[in-house]
Amino acid sequence: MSEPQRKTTSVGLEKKQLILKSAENEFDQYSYGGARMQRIADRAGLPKANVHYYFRSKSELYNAVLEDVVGLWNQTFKTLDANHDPRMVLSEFVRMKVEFTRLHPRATRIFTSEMLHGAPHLSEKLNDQMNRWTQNRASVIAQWVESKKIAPIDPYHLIFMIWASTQHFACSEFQIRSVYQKSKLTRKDFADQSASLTTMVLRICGLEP
Amino acid sequence: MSEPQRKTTSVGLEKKQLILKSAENEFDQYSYGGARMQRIADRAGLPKANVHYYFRSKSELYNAVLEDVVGLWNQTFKTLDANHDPRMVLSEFVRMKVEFTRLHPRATRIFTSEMLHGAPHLSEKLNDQMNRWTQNRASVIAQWVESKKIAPIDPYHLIFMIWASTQHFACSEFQIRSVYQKSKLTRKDFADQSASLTTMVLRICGLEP
DNA sequence: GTCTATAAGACGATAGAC
DNA sequence: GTCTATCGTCTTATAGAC
Repeated sequence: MSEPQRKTTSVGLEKKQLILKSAENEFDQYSYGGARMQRIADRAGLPKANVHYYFRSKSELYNAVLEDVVGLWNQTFKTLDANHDPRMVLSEFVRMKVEFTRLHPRATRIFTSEMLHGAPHLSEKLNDQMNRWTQNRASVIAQWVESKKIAPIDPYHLIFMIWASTQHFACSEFQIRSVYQKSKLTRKDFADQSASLTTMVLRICGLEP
Repeated sequence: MSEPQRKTTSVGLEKKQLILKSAENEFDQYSYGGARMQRIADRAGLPKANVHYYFRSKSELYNAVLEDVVGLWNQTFKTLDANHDPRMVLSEFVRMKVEFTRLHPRATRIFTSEMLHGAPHLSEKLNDQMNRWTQNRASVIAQWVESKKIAPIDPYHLIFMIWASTQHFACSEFQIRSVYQKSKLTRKDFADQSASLTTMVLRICGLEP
């Protein structure tokens, strides 16, 4: 908290995190091209030059935000490797993905926005990470289909369906709030979606009683 | 083709359409904030001042593009009002929605981008149109559930699932191409998705043999 | 490390000749 | 209707005092 020797570094890191958080909000609201360094500085309560001290350019700052986003995803989903019961693995995946979207709507939207525009800033490393994850999950599902543990279904389309449906609650939050005539999505709204989506996935896989 | 009297108007309309098409590509690639009037002019092969002659401001041009997008949606889906067999209506809706995404990926992405950023440019009129459509479809599905024509499921979550899954093929096209290791999604990729998604929806509704 | 002041250029929009 | 030249402003980034 107050070690004179490391104070500089520690405060620097805190300030860097503050800027990253402000940038996340700005990029979420305006996309890369519409984001303004001045507004990011204002959100953080800092002079603009201070932002440029920690991040040389807008591009470098955006890349840092994007790495955080993908890092958050990896941190949450790396452990989901079970060769357990399909019913349990699928239910748990849906539950975690909905929860991730609820807790990190901005990260979810920034990643989608990056895809939407053709991923012009996504590094090959991050892209490969995401691809390997998808391919590994798809091969697990394919094995379940082959061994008749679940009903026949295209593994990629099943993954895309779960992915897209959960992202939707963050990416089209405005539309959903508008249809529901609510000013804010509640914890219950997400719990309901989690339950519905689990039911849908289990029925698709022929795993419902 | 060459009637002196109407040539002016006709050419004006054609040029307006050309600018709208160029703007659609620009807004798709860069979002509103990142789009540049100069690039839109370049895409159309016109001087920038000529673009400003037909559309007073960037905002006015974007609104025109957005109206085209929603208009295209209304034009495609207004006829889907059948009180016919659930299996047929649901299959046909999935088929049409996938086809819409395949034929209009840019319109699909621009609409999603508008939602993503909280719909700051969407008029109340267009928003109401979309909401009414969703609510009407949901009430039809709710009636099918009540009369036990389909298995019990939350109508809104089912609609969101279909909507999100189909949008995904345009909005995350980069990610999907990357996973499939393809440089372009083919007609067959969309046909496969259409078949898979139809199967999924019918299983969810308990309508598969 | 922090912050004011400003450079250098890009941007949306328009005036005005044709 | 078209297009060149340009205005005023906004934007990223940095120089340089503290």
